[in-house]
Amino acid sequence: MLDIKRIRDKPKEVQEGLRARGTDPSIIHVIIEQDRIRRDFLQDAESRKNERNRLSKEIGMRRKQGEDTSQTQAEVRALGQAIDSLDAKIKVIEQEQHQRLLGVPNIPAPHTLRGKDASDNRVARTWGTPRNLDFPAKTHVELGEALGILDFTRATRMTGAGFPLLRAGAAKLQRALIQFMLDLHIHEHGYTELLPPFLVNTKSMTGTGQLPKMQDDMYHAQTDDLWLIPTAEVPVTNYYREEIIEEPLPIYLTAYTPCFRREAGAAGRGTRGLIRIHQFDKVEMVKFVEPETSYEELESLTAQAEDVLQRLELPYRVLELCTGDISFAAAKCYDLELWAPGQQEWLEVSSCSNFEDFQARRAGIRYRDANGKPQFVHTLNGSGVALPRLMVAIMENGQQQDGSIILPKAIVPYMAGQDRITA
RNA sequence: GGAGAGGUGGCUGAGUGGUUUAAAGCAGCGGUUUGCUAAACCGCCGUAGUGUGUAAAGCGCUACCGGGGGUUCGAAUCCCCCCCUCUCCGCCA
Repeated sequence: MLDIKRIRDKPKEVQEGLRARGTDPSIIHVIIEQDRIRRDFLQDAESRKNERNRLSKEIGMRRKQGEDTSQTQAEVRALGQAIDSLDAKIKVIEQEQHQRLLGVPNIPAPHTLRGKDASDNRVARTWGTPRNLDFPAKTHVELGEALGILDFTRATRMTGAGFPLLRAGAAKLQRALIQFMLDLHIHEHGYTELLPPFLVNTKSMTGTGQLPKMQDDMYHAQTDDLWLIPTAEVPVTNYYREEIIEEPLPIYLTAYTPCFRREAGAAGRGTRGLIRIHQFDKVEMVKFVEPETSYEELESLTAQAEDVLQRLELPYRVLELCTGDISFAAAKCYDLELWAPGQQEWLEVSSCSNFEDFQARRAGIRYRDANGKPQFVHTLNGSGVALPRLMVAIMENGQQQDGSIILPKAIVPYMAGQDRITA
């Protein structure tokens, strides 16, 4: 959520920021006008409350001395009715204003690459060289079904399209990868592990920015009004919701969770296999930092996600997203993409974002600055990394002519010594 | 799920309709005294909104005692609904 004071004081800057990401900035005029009206009403109501407080106190004193105060009481009663009516108006304006503000996306950072859509993103760097196969590359679907480790048919029968079913070597590999990534972040990158709830309430979902905008993409448990998390970002960032953090910053948290996304509107679009599914596992990294350091922290966060891919010896590239392609809550963002020789495409496995104070303001996450004054923290998060596409890359990059898969050396200790998946 | 007890500032804890701007203590910050520490003493010490300042500071006002609503001239205090915590019972992986 944007600071109303920022909108009030620097409307040009805010409108330019919205235009840069392709959002119609006309709402800003409405917000500023409503803010002016709200403050007019507010001043009126508050001066009347001041009067009421003064007179009520006077009534109390005069009654103690046995005086008749019915005249003043009637006066204050009328005053009270005027206040009620003003308060009601203010409440409506504030609720409308709040809803408007929740719908306004974050302003891109000044140094975020300008551009209108994904085609304007820039490849910041690439790492590793895609392997040259001397046989026709198979997709992970072909490999997985032949090896009996991916079963889309049964998954569809037990649940429906777009849900994964891993078996034997694939199930074991995915579990090993989770363990490997968590260990890396905990022991070498300084993170503390959380194992959070997988369902959260509406406030948490709003705090990180999924609601109200992305409501149709979420699974909702109606009876209890709880939401299945679309990413660990939600519970982990909300760890400090409505708190003033007393521990020293920065704070690094990591968590493995399953993620649930309805992917409404994406049906039928490249949905075969593990590339886009309704349920997937992910290891997530979340940072709470002081505003001055958040862009350095974004670089190190991205490097930590890259570390996962480098240790697994998988070729990848880093995309710097342009203003037209960054997500709703982000001010700047890098995507990590793995090369998949079977798919013949780059697969996004991580998105590392700096949200500045956008989420902190929605969720009420603050710290005390050097003067002891509460300030909003900056929050960042990045996948470290998403499992299904990582599985795809490992399978397609490690495939042999006989259809078996040679695993990255780094994961072998986590596989109880197994270095290859065979039929 | 049932019954009971609770929810007041960073913490402890008073306050059952009106000089309460929420007592007091602890912790914290600043100061006096002191060779240093401790003690003692003095002062400061919540959050948000809004007004006035170029701004910072300051000053004023409003709101906030788990959340929401109600009664009243006036609510931490009385009434209703909800949430959460604790204890016991039931159920249960």
